[in-house]
Amino acid sequence: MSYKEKKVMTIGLVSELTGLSERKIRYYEERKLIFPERTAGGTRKYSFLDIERLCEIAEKMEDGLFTREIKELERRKRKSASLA
Amino acid sequence: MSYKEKKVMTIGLVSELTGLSERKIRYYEERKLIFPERTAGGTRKYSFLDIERLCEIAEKMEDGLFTREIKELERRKRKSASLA
DNA sequence: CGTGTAAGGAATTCTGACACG
DNA sequence: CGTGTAAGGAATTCTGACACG
Repeated sequence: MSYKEKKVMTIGLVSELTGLSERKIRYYEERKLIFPERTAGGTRKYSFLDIERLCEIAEKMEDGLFTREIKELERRKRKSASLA
Repeated sequence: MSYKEKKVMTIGLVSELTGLSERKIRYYEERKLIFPERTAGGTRKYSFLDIERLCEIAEKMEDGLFTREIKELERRKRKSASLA
C-alpha cells in the first residue's frame, strides 16, 4: 500500500486540507461516501486518497447533488469499469 | 511536495508505525535529528519521510552510536553529497 | 546519555441531540 | 436533506521533572 492510501490523518487536518467542516466530513462518512479507519480509542484516520475523494464529493455537492446521488454515480462508474 | 514529505501524522501513530516510544521520538527531536511541524495548538505532525528517518536513527542507536554521532554522520553525508 | 514514568493541564476528537429548512 | 452548534466526556498530546546509570 502506498503512502497515498495509508490512513494516517486526523479529522482536524483533513478539515484544514479540504476546507470542509468536520461536521461535513463525518456526515459523508455516515452516508457511506468515505471510510476512515479508527484508532483503538476511536479517533478517525484518513488517507490522502480520502482527501481527494472528499474534494470530488464537495464538488458534486456544490453542483446540487444529494449524497444519495453521489453514491449512485459511483456505483455506475464501478459497473462500467468492470465491463471494460 | 509529495505525500511522503507532507507532515500529517500524530506522534501516537508514528510510535505505532516505527515501534519507537513517544519518549524516544520526542528526544530525537530535542537532539535535532527530526523536525516535525506543529498544529496551532502545539501538536506535533510527522511525515512518512520522518518515519523512514526515525527507522534509520533507531538502527544507529542500536549500533551504539550517540545522537551526537548520528548528527555528525549526516553532516558528513551532506558534505560529500555537495562535492559530487 | 538515553529513556521510562507519573503529573497535571491543554488540545483534539467523539457521540447524540436540537435547530433550521 | 445537509449542516451548524453547544454539551459533556473520552482519547491524545504536551511539558517539565525525577529517576537511573
